[in-house]
Amino acid sequence: MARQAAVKKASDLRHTAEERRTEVLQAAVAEFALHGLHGTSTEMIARRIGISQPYIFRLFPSKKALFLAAIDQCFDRVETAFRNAARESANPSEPNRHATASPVEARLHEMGHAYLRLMAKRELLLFQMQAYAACSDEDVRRKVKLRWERLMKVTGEISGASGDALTGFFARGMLMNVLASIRLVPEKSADKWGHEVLGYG
Amino acid sequence: MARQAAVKKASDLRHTAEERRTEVLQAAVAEFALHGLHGTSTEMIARRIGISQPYIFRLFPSKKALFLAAIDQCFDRVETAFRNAARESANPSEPNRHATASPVEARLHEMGHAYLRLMAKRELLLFQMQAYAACSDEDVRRKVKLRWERLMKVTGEISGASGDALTGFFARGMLMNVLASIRLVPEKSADKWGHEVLGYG
DNA sequence: GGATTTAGTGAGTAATCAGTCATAAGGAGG
DNA sequence: CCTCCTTATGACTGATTACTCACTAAATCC
Repeated sequence: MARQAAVKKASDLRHTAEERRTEVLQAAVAEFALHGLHGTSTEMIARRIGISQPYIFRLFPSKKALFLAAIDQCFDRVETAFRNAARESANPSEPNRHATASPVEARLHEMGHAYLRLMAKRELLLFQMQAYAACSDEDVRRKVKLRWERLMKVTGEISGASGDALTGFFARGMLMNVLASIRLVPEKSADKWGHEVLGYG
Repeated sequence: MARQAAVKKASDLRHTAEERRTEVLQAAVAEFALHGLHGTSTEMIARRIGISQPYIFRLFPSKKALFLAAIDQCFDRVETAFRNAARESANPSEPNRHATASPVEARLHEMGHAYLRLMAKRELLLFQMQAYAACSDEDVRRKVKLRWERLMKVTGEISGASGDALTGFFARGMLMNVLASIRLVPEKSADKWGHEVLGYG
């Protein structure tokens, strides 16, 4: 029998392990966000990107290690968004937009908007809640605590806010998380609603 | 062989189904709080109160039904605590304590304290987070949403607060939940800390 | 004391899970 | 062509899961 011509399908393409790791991490955030650490099987994550379930364990030593990596990625994205927002606020395209507010308030304002935009995707939002819920696991708790401390420190530094202003900023963010998780939102005015909860009403 | 004298052990006592249901519900809150809906097995719940695992399914139709019942119990306790706090505030033992604050502020203050006392047990606190995390399940989400709406309505009514004051009240409560979940708390001054986050510093 | 109801369990089942391992197969270099 | 490294999978395993069912035994009623 003549050798079958090798048809090149996109799904046949092999990727580098590093590319796959990134894909897996992304899929993991999405699945963990929906079903949590214990409710998500490695099979679900694998299926989402079309690889076999055992290959997950080639790329990550355990399911929990994958979850921990997802936590890091989640906080990284928030931190980056905050930094960018603060930078933008320092160099405003509409210079008079916050003419009446202090620069600290302007930066917090901009960061709040950035957080809203980030959480609008809903994936990070839900994963965040899963991370908090999984904190009975000591490894998870340690990591989340570490990243929170770091996020508060960084946020204080780049915004210049402190004390009550900073606490209030995070408090409103957390309320928004919870209300968005349960979709306790006036659907038709989701945008406006977010701004209100964050105190930009 | 002579009939063995029946030794009456405490563990031999039979309870009514209603008593058992209450016990199971309590145990369920405790276990779900630690490991979540998917991370908790009915075996764990049964062991905690010394009954067989199948008997759980005599008393509740499914694990999820038990989880939903636990959500109701959790919100009931918060609501009751708030009502009692408002009542106490209306009839203060130290009449001059809040002389400078408006009655609305005084009631919110008292309710904040009540929430702190309730969450100090940590069980309800953690279960709350598990309930939010489980909200990808539509039945769970519906119930949590319903109870939140009701809690906000009731809180507004009995405190007299509205708008920003009410939002701020819940926002600080949620921040406290998250920070307490991850134990991002100055251990030696846990009391003072809670008051600070709630804005009673 | 016999009959009926109610509390409670032991033994199982089919499904699912995280993780292992031997091995295939693509691609690069010779 | 062959060799070697890396990507990737199929087949498996032992443990755990929610839930069922046939059954026992304690209380209650007549």
